[in-house]
This record gives sequence, structure tokens and C-alpha cells, in this order.
Amino acid sequence: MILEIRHLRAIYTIARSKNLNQAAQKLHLTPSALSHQIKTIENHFETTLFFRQHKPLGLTDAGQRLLDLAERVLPLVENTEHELKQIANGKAGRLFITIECHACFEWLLPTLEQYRKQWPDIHIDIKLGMSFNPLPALSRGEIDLVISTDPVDKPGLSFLTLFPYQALLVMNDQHPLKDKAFINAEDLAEQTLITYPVERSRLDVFRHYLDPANVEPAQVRQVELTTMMMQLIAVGQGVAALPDWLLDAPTTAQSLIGKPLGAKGMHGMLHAACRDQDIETPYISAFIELARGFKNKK
DNA sequence: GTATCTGACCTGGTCAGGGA
DNA sequence: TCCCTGACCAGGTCAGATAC
Repeated sequence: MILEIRHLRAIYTIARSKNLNQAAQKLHLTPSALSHQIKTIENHFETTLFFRQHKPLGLTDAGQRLLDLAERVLPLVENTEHELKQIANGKAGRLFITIECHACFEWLLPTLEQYRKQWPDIHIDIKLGMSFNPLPALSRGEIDLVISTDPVDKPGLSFLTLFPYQALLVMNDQHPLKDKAFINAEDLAEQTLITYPVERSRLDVFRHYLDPANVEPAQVRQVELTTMMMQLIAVGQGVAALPDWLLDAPTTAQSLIGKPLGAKGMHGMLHAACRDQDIETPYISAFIELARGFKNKK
């Protein structure tokens, strides 16, 4: 391919300077070298690009076509070069996050809003990890972070702690269980339990609380949206086991209260999984630090 | 078969001289 | 003064020869 970026830069610079000497200076070349470059293109395409007899230099139709091309292509090239430098410096890139808990949106979205202000050149995408196993995709580099409550030992991956949480049974302030210091598993036998629409085996309230006690709620109702879940609880349509940060969310109704599950409570730790090689990446570690600070701001 | 060396060739640059 | 062009140079590429 005869036409190269340097040729477009040459044509662009000469057209802007109207003078071969000045253009050569700007390009850190001699006028002769610049003349050779133009001559090479002219010889290859068997046409002229500039009217030499004009002072200042004038563009022929062919020259104007190449100038049009240069004006479209060069900004793209320069932007991409800038982006590559930013990526190399760890100041730009992509942050694909997969979350394994619906309730995480309540802290993730305000955290990302703050993150975007600090790292405007990072392209962010979020995907729910309920419908697939995100860890193999994380290992392959298709995603960058997995927010999870269940760390596993997998070579090449690190699970970094974000913050502790407690699962609470959320009910309205008129609920019959509202005066109990904590909730026993048996207390849920007569309750409608509202959950997110995921497999039972992935819900902590069943895995760690109800199934070990061999207790089945009177009814299980699945709801996709956290706000809808909160509305149903507020009007007495059921209860739900939810992380404590949801009760602090500004959108949560004041009439909702949370009670510990069991005398000791059901405690957990939220983690961010990433590839070992990405731990030091500035824009990834910055997100993890922001997420860690989420609870401290309360 | 692979790695290294060598020479020919190509590309893109400078320098110097000349023409408009 | 500005640009073109021929001579020449430096560095990179490629293909063939040679050694292991």
C-alpha cells in the first residue's frame, strides 16, 4: 500500500502551511525529503497533487481529495494514539463488571457515579452474573471484575474484600415479628418470603439459614426489582432477607425495619474478584478503593 | 531443521546545484 | 526565494549461503 499516514500528514501540513519549507519544518524534515514524499505519491498515482507554479502552493483536485481524507483520518489517528498512551499509562481502558447479587445495584450505582467523575476515560459496562458462571469469563479477560459474596480458590484469580455486611429480615413496622430481637428460622414458616428470581441454591437465606433448619416458608414470591420488593414489603405483602446496606439506601421507605437472622445474625463479606495481573491496574484498584469506602461514608 | 551471517536491494533521508 | 532533481548515504529487509 503506497498511501501511508505520513503521506496524509505531509499533504495536510503543506496545505495548511501553503509553503513547502514551513511544512517541512513542522514535520521535522528537510524540504527535499518532503518533496520526495509528495513526488512518490504523484508518481504512483500518475497525477499531481499541487500546482507548483502557484505561490502559495495550490491543491489540484487529486490533492484536495487527499486533503479531505487526511482531515477525516488524522484526527481519528491522533485520538487513538492519545487513547493508546492513556491505556499504557493505566489512565484509560474498560471496566466490565459482573455482579452476582441484585441488591448490589444499590451501592454500585452511586459508587460508579463517583468513579466516573474521577476516571472519565474508562468505559464502564455492567452485567448481571445470575444467568452464567462469570469466573471463566473473568479468567479469559472478557470481564474485569466480578462482585460476589462467595470467594473461591481459582488459580490466576484474586478475591479482594470490599466490605462486611449482615443479611437482615426486612419487614414493615407493623409486622408481627417487629418486636423480636432476632428472627428464628421457624418464624419464617408462616411468612411469604420475597426473593430475587434466581435458583434457590444461590440464595443465602435458603443455603445458610432455612435449609439447615429444615424450614420452608409458607410462600415464596419472586420479584425482579429491589424497589418493587421494598414496595411489597412496605404494604405487608411479605418479608425478604436483604443486605443491611439496602436499609440505608435513600430510596428505601422509612417504614421498613431489619431484624437479624438468628441470635448471631447472618454475616457475610462482599468481594471483588479480578485477575491477578490486573490487581495493580490503576483504574481497577481505584474502583475497589471506592467500593471499600462505600460503607464508611454512611 | 534452525540459527546466523552476508550481500543485494529498497526506502527514505540529506546535500548541493540549478531553474522559475 | 522557493521548489525540483541528481548524487549519495544510512538503515532496514530479504534471500541465499553456511555452520551447527
